[in-house]
Amino acid sequence: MPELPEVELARQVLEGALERKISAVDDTDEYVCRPHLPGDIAGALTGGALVAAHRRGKSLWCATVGPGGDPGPTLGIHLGMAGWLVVDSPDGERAGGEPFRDDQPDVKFRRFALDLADGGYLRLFDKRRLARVRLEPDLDELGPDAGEIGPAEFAERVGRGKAPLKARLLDQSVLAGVGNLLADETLWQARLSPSAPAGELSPKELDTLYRALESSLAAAIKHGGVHTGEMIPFRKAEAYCPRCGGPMTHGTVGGRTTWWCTVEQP
DNA sequence: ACTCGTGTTAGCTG
DNA sequence: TCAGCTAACACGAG
Repeated sequence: MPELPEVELARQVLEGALERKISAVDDTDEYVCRPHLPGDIAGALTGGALVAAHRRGKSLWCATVGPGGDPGPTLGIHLGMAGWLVVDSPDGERAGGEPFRDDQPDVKFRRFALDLADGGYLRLFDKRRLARVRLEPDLDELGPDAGEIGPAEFAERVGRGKAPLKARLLDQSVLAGVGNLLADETLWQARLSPSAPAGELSPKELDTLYRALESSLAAAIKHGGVHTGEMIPFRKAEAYCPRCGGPMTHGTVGGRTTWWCTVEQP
């Protein structure tokens, strides 16, 4: 579910947990916390505090301090396909929650938790269990954030190779933050075929794509997520392009379900 | 009962 | 060596 816009919201949720003493850590989900063993993360964080919340693409990480205020290990969080964060603040307000749902998260989906000394908490929920929590995450392979890259670097990184353009956009080492829905939305906005070889795009097409990405991102951040894209509601059978009325079709591109307009994105 | 999947990655192939 | 592709991951949703 989460792409860059949702993860940015999650980062803001995380900020609510900063500078609050950690009294206990539940790191017992061995799959979510792998390769750490239960107790590893707890031992590293208990008594300390998160002090900064960062994001690049879909990856989150927190700087921490130990009990004495000395620098602690970095805590990495990736929400995977279906994770979400909840932080309970001292004033009783709760931030975060499963996107587009109001019901209380089921405790059986709780995969990681920090108890805070002031009585609050940070919790990670994930139905699919594909979220990841780890100490000292390796961020070296991550490309520049899709929201911060400039047009020249975008063209240089994306406009190369024989892979389908969509696969290039989804490659987090090329560009960090674009997921399946945002990729389809961006390609549709740019009127470009998802399966065109990335390296064969003209400079003009790459510029169009760059501007489509930035505007799609801005719209998604403004509206709280990628589900609000103009084309997204048409990702279903018997759909027609909301712009030209031509038939939408779908298939697999870059290993992911892909929708495109048969008229404008041939 | 059975298939699909909004993200990542190990492992295979040409 | 490496770009590119596929299957696997866990498990809920349809």
